[in-house]
Amino acid sequence: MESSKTTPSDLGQTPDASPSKAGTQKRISRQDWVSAARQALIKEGITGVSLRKLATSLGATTGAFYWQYKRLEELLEDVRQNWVHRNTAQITRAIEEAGPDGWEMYLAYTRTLILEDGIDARYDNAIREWAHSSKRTAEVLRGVEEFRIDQLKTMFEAMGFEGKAALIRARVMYFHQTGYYAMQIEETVEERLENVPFYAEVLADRLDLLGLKGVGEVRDYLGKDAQPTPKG
Amino acid sequence: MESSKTTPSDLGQTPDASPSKAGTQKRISRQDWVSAARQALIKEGITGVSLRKLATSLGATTGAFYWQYKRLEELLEDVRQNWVHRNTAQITRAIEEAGPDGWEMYLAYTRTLILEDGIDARYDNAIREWAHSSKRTAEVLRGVEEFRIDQLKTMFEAMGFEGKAALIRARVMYFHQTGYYAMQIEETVEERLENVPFYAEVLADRLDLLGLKGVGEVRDYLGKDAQPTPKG
DNA sequence: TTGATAACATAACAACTGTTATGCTATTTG
DNA sequence: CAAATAGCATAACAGTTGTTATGTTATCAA
Repeated sequence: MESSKTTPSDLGQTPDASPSKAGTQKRISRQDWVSAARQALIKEGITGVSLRKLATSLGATTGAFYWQYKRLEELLEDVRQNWVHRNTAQITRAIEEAGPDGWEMYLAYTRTLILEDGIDARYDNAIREWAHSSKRTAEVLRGVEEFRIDQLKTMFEAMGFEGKAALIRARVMYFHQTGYYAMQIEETVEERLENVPFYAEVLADRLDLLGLKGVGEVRDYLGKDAQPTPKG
Repeated sequence: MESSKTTPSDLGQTPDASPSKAGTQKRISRQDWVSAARQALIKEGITGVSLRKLATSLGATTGAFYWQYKRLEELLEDVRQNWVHRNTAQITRAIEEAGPDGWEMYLAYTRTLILEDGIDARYDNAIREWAHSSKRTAEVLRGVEEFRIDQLKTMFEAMGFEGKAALIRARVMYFHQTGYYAMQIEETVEERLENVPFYAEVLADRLDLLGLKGVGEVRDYLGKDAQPTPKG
């Protein structure tokens, strides 16, 4: 019976400009609500995502919300899909572009994580936390995590590890990453780069990087171009 | 100015019997509230811990609660301390009893995790989730996690790993454990035992267990007595 | 300018929350 | 047996939540 089908398909893109000649942008788009909800979710958890708080942060009221959405659940689903796109697209592309070599895939994965913020750790955490009280969120999360682990398993298989050995290493690598996020460890990029050789030894059984001296060499080894990725 | 200091010191012990000759136990103790809150926290997260729900699960009302506690926060603090005791005491004792040998400590740790439920994974998860919206819980959690990682670091140092190498392996091991919990993986004890040799290779660089054949040999290798620890 | 509609704001409803005040009842005490 | 108190239940208050109904303003076509 749902007549006007909403179109939450383009949540990753930039919003189209409003048809008006504009000036002071007063219109509140769905992307605005998604963005506000995402920030609230990351900062305070799912309990911090309330309509009045979101509305206040956008300088509006709850009435404005129900002009864009039929229910709160619709916004929450948009947030889930926004997370899926934001925290999987970039790292997936990096791995695919690395080619068939497993070690190159490992380096691309590491580079994307440390140097390019391929995964927003706080976003991941908030989703995982939310999944505890939301069946739908748990469903979406599980799908993404199975995809990620399978991705890593393929990578380790490309490095020569077979069967269960590849799966275990994929798990150790991904679970470690999850736990690292969960503990909200605050390290600088330099500190993380310093640890890269040690992780390579444990996770991939590669001793190559232990000979590197200084953060600079590690950074050069990781990035082909090694440009520090401007924020824009 | 807090006058009547509460005594949440004996949350791990069994509650003293009421002075009455008893029969149908109608009295609701603080342990009853803690137990109910713990179950609700694990099942539904912190949002599921509401006074009326807890009261209903105990066959009582909110009035009964305020006879035992002055504020809800007092109960929540009891829950936090209950978690600290329940999820650190047993595994700490196991490591200490293993003696100075690092490999023995590793085996004791693994045995306690897999065969003796030394850490309630769901409880750990719920606390970590709760920590996102509660400063006090985050404080307690951080203290326990630093203690745990330091524990593992000491273990790896006892195995011969030095400095940063020991710390990285401690992190990988603990973060993996955290991620394993966070993903709510459901494996049987047998499946987990099968994986023990592979984990030992990755985490501790020990190839000994790869030669073991069957779950039985793994179980024997882990447990000195290897009795399946009755539930009571 | 006039009218229509888009884009909100305002207010209220019902359900929930922690907390408090008060009423009831079973058990103990004198 | 009577009185006192422990151990609750009941009800209400003030605050929050998602949602809806209705009122108001801005935008734009004719």
